[in-house]
Parts: sequence; C-alpha cells; structure tokens
Amino acid sequence: MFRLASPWGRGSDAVTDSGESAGPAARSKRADARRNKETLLDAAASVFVTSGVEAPVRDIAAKAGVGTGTIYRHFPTRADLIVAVYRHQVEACAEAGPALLANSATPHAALSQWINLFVDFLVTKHGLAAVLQSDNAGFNTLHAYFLDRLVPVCTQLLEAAADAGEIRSDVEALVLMRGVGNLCIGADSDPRYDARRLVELLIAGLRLPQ
Amino acid sequence: MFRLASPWGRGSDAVTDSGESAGPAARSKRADARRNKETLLDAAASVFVTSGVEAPVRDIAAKAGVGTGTIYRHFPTRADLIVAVYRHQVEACAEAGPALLANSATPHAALSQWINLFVDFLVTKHGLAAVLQSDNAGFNTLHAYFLDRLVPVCTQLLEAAADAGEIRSDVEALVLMRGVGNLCIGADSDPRYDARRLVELLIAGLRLPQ
DNA sequence: TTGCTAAACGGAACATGGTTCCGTATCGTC
DNA sequence: GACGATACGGAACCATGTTCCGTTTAGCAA
Repeated sequence: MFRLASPWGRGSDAVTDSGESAGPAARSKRADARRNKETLLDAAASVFVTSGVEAPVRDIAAKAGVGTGTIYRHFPTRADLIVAVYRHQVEACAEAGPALLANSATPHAALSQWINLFVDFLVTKHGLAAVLQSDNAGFNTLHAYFLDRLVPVCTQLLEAAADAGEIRSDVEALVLMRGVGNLCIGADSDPRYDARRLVELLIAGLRLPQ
Repeated sequence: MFRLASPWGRGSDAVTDSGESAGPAARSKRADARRNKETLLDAAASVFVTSGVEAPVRDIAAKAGVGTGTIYRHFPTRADLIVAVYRHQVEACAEAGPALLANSATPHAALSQWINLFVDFLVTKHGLAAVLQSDNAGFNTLHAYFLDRLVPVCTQLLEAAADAGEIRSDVEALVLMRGVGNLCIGADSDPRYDARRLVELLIAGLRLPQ
C-alpha cells in the first residue's frame, strides 16, 4: 500500500532555507531569521494538527514564541504558511502518480489508488479541504499550488485510463479534483459522513456505461 | 420539467407571521415588529442575491433601513435568517420528492430529477452550499433544518430505487445529501467547475455494478 | 573588542464582521 | 392623554486577519 511521507518529514526545505534563488550572489538570510522560519513551520504544523488549519495566527505565533509580525514577514499570507507546511506531502502525492501508473495492474486501479492518497491527505488535515475551496482571495496561492502541482498528475492518470477504455474521457482533471476536494470537506467533524465512500462512488461513476 | 417556486414566493409566512403557536391566547406581535420582519426578509433575500448568503449583517440591516439589533431580535442567529428566507423553497423541494416518485418512469429517474432540483437550488444561492457545510456552530439550526426536512425525502427516494433493484442499498440519504451539497460548493464562482456534472457522476456511481 | 547598520523582531493598532446591551422611541390599551 | 410593555437603533464588545513602526540584534568591519 502506498503511503505519503510522514507528516513530520519537513525538516529541511532545500529550496527556501537560505537566500533567494534569483540573483548571482544574493545575501543569505540572517541566522535568526532562518531559525525562526523553522520554528514557525514546526509550530504551525503542530497547531494545525490540534486546532485545524483555520487556527488563529496569534495561536501559531504564541506557540512559536514569536510576534505576529514575524509570521507575516516570512509568509505574506496565511495561505503561504499552509503551503509551506504541507509542501512535502503534496510533492509526495504528485510523485506517487507516475509511480502508481507504472506499478498497477490497470490505469483505472492506479487512478483509484492515487485518488485515495489524495483523499487520505485531505481528510487527515483538519479543515484543509474547506480552506482549499474557499473562494476567499488570499487563499489564491494555496489553491494555485495544489492545482498546479496535482492537476497535471491527475490528467495523466485520467488519460491513461481513458485510453485503456476504462473510463469516460470527457471529465477534466481540474473538475474531478475539485469535486474530490469538496467531498472531503467536513469529513473529520462528523463520523456519520464518509467522504472516502462518496469519492469511491464518484470514481465508480466515471466508468464507461458498460 | 419540475421547478422550485420563484425566489420571490415568500410573501406571507403563515406559521411565523403573528403570535406564537404555543399558549392559549398568546398576545400578538406589535404591528411595527411584524412589518419590520417582512422588510428584513425582503432585504435579506435581495442582499443574498447580489452579495451571497455570507453578506455582512450590517449590510442587510442597512438595506432594510433598520438597526442590527432589530435583526437579532427577529432572528437569534444569522442561520435563522437564512432559514427564514429560503424556507419556502426548501419546502417546495421536500414536497417535490413524493410527486416525482409518483410521476416518473422509474424510482431512479425520480431520484435523479429530485437531486437535480436540490442542486439547482443550492447552485443558484451564492455561497449557501458552503455555509451549509460549515462546521461553525451557530449554523447548526440551518444545518438541522435542511437535514430534517430533506433527508427523509431523499431516504424515501433511495429506498424506492433500491427496492426496484436500480441502485445499491448501502448508501444513506444523509451521506448522499451532504456529498451533493459539498459538490455544489463554489459552483458559482468558477465557470470551469461543473457541479451538476459531478453530481450526475456521483448518482451514476450509485447504480448497481451491472 | 567595539561600533555600526541593515535585517528582523514584537506587539500595538487598525480593519472587518458577528453579537450583545441598553437608553430611547413607539405601539396599543385603558 | 397616560402608561407599561414592546421594539428599536446603534454604540460597544469580542474575535481575527493584517499592517505598521519603534526597538532589538546579528553580522561585519575597523
């Protein structure tokens, strides 16, 4: 069974740790700034687990022992903080797509397993799904990141399954992913609601009518 | 084609207009209070159309030419106001269930049409679907009202279709309705997202595997 | 080691939105 | 016309996201 990397697997973020990628010899960040960013990411991850992604910024700042201004200097908007916290897991999910396609019996099986991965991710992140769909500007970067990274993967899986004649070919990855994301909303707040089940039905509905 | 009553069909609300239903000779409400409640409902309906159900309470009060306190006296919480505004249409939807069942070729067709009715309702009410799923306490009454009124209808349709051997019998109405509601979130803010389509797929997924 | 400055910090202050409270105005009755 | 119950308006309160700015500090150079 495929699983995403551990939630605590974001110790060192190679891209954002020090200095900007642009410019030849851009001055590297001050040590305390780098340290604070790490502290902040850990605090946010921890608070997200207990209070959900909609936890007040002040709570995260408090947990990190830092002022709110510090958060906004490192992460221009809350969405950027969320992206940073979950980047590794989203990357893992994106990379799992081609791997599943290569290792599964059928493209449809790969698609199904990949969607499961995505659902598991969303369902275990209290409130993430809801925030993902919020039309609130300011979450635009969050929205964009998820879509930019995952839609191409989903497209690839959908096309493979369609080419194999397993599913209808008139459903776009963007629409499907948003649908799946929507179905995951509130999955953790009501035990009677079974998001995984509904997603299964949705995927079942993709099958070509016999 | 079945359609819900016009959005402006809530002129006189027989139940809540004057006096309480409890008590033998409960004193009837003052005329200005009754008038204000009507004005408020009209203003809210109008604001909901242009700014969505999440419009600030102050906006509704302003539109009605009334203080915010007045809103809260008539409607203890925002959710109560929303319920009051849409009560007629929800009732119409609930009543359409048995009617469709009686007039359709198959129970599955009735179910499908009824779900369409529900989806049309949600999709045309900017932001309603999102608010419906909000786990924010305070929207409990809204949540409860929709579920109390519509789940039994949906259950009836599901059971009829299951008894006819058209669909699987292991999906509860509550789960299905929440799923459909979720799929409708954000349907009006992004033209690329096609909630109706996804709901169709979900309903298709209910069919017994051949 | 000491001094200096850009960088970073903290948290008060501001903006927005839901909700409560209470002094005032009004209705309906006597 | 007077009076008590009812309803009204909107200021005030609380919670939250975000910005701003005076203060502190890291890192470098003399």
